[in-house]
Amino acid sequence: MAKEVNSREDNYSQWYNDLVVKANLAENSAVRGCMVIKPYGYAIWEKMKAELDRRFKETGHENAYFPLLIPKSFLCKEAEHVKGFAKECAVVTHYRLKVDENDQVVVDPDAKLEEELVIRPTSETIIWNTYRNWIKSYRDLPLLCNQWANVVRWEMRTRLFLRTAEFLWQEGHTAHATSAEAVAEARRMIHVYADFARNIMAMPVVIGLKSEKERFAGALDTYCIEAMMQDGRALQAGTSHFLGQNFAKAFDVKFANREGGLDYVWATSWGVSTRLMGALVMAHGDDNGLVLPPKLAPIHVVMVPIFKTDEEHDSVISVMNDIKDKLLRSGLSVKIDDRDNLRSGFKFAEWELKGVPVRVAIGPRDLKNGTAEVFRRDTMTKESLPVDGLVDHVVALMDEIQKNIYEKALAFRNKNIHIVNTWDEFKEKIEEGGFLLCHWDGTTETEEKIQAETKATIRCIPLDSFVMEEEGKCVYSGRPSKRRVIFARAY
RNA sequence: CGGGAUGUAGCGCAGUUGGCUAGCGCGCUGCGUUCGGGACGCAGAGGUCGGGCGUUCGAGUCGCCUCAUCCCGACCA
Repeated sequence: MAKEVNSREDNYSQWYNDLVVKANLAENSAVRGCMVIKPYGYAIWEKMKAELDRRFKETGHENAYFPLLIPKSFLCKEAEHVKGFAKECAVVTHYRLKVDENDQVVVDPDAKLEEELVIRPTSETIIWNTYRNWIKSYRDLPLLCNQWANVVRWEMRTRLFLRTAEFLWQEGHTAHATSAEAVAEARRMIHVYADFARNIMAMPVVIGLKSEKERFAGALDTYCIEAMMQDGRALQAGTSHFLGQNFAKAFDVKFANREGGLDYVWATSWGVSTRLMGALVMAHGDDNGLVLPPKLAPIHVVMVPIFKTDEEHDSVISVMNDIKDKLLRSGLSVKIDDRDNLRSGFKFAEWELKGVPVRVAIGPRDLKNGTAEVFRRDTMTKESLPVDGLVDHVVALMDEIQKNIYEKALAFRNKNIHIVNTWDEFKEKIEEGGFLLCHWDGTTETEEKIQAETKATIRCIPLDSFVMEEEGKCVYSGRPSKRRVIFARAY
């Protein structure tokens, strides 16, 4: 009998189970919403990191590391920035514990910090405080650094991968001599993210610009990539900010230009996080569990032996080892599931739940016929193939699956993008989920009213696809508009 | 922080108007039979019922307090 698997509408958490769990901290602990990423989940994250890191290096960036703890005063130097993050900061106030007269371990009141330290919610401030010492001349620019780190944002409500109190991410921080160069950098990096999402995660995204309301605290412009999950909600998958001279002014970072004058440095920052793991799950998962794109799958091929006797087992395993060696040499990662206490049907279901792209099953019947059963996770189909040529077939399958997963997600997204012209239509369509392309008068006031009435927000002003620059009337206020923007309910 | 709900074995749950030794399914351990789509039998292990105080001869059950979790708001990547 098949084990019950939650339907898509039900809850994504079932699919997460192999990847991540809520941290089981001490009883009565107020720390909420931290996650433990399991080895299988972390393996996917490491593959993401490797792909992203390679792209960062290719675009001239270097990795560095800055402190976890930020003096409160640093955070306060950029007014907009601190306004945006103040409400969600974890603060360190003491540096020592002690054992009191009752043998209880307590915070030592004598060890109160003169100035509180904030656990980084993002690192602009501490990095720009450091950059002041690194940048003296135009010859020091551009400065292109990236940091892989964890950050803490004390959110009211958390959700595994999408909004945890602590999450892993990368944050790029660059410094430039001119505004144009910084803008080009911010735009370049959002394209790096889009390329990663599309070609590695097999997830379609729209590149766009955030409205003023959704902009990063302290940025002049925020570029983003927006993806659509299978329930029709939008997920911001990555952001890249043009920070202008805001942080340079806040931290007094000036450089001597070619003419001998002093200018403030122009900045960008950009980041993606373990939220991408959530995106991966929700973009591709189906009722049988995860569906991993081959380029991120920790295991490309799982081999399940089918046997009754020890002799059958040994000969099946020997054929499998041979195939495994060849697959490994082709660059695929392979696992032979040799557990003897589980039936094959159970193993099938389990590896499907984990989203392994291809399964190869071999039993006595195959041994006789020189065949193997090849199953692909994305289509849930299987075929019997001769062992000769199997390796080439499986290697080719990886590209096919990668492509198919993307196209499936793309078809879904395009089916759920609607052009909307009237407010009644808007209210009706937003209930169905998906992206709504409509005119907007450009004011925060209208945006807020629309959000209050429908929970929908402007996901972005599209820049690379669904760009619709045309005269029109705001769907809400009726005032003139020059282009359509994307509204959706978001995670 | 407002509104609602829930805390009983690793997970999911039952537990009646308070009653004696706290149950069930999955999982786990051992043995045997099975093995081409989530097997079955038998025998086991596993709980201070979220925590505290109270009512009572007696509390998983009733009351108060507290902590945590989940859902809906506000906030957010």
